[in-house]
Amino acid sequence: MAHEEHKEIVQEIKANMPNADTLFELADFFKVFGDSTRIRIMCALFERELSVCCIADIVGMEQSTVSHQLRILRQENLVKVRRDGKQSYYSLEDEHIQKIFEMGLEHILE
Amino acid sequence: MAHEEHKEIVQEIKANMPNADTLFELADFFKVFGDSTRIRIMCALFERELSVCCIADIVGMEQSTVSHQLRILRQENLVKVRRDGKQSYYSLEDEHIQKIFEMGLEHILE
DNA sequence: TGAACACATGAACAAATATTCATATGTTCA
DNA sequence: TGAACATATGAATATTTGTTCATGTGTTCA
Repeated sequence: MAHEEHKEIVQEIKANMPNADTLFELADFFKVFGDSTRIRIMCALFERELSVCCIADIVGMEQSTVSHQLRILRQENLVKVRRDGKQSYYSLEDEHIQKIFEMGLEHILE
Repeated sequence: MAHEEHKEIVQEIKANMPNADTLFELADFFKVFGDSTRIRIMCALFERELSVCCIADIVGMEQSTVSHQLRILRQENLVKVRRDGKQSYYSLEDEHIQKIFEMGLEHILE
């Protein structure tokens, strides 16, 4: 490849790329899906809202581990909480999540 | 919540969850999207196939860094390579990627 | 053939991350 | 109020991960 042609291509692609900050945010967003504990938590929440101790039972991990991970999910607006007495009930924030999930499944099941 | 009711819920959800192995694979798949360098590489490849050195120029990182990341993308079947003389041209493997990308963008731009 | 180039890869290091333990916060109910 | 329970959080640790440097592999062309 000629050097000049190379430069042109690089310039053109750079110009069409989304804002760098946006791409960093996007990576942070997908990072949340990149852990099996969080994936399992989200998967459990597809069915219904659940308390923290239920989730801990389902994924077979410590309550504190689950609390930490739920905080991460909250920070990225993937889940919301509802307090009811002593318990906190978590549920999914929106339906993008399930779609992203399904697309991932489609890919790996090919 | 009564203890017995808790158990029932846990059992039911567990029964409906996908295979644990599948969820681990899914997490590994999304892990690939969870790094800004890889996101930027994929984003560049939306436009057209590119050589390694072009990609390195576009994302502003070392050639070896890009090669390492491309290997990870290859391992998860997200990109494919074509050799042409001294250069390797990378391109996206399928169109799931762009859809997943767009859904992520929709989420963070809300 | 051998020099020059493009790319791939192993080792080393630094930074980020997940988990656990211990403990703090907040709620209920006797 | 205080004991019991559910959840949240800080600190410590082990592991994973991304980047770089140095070098290996494969290709072209003089």
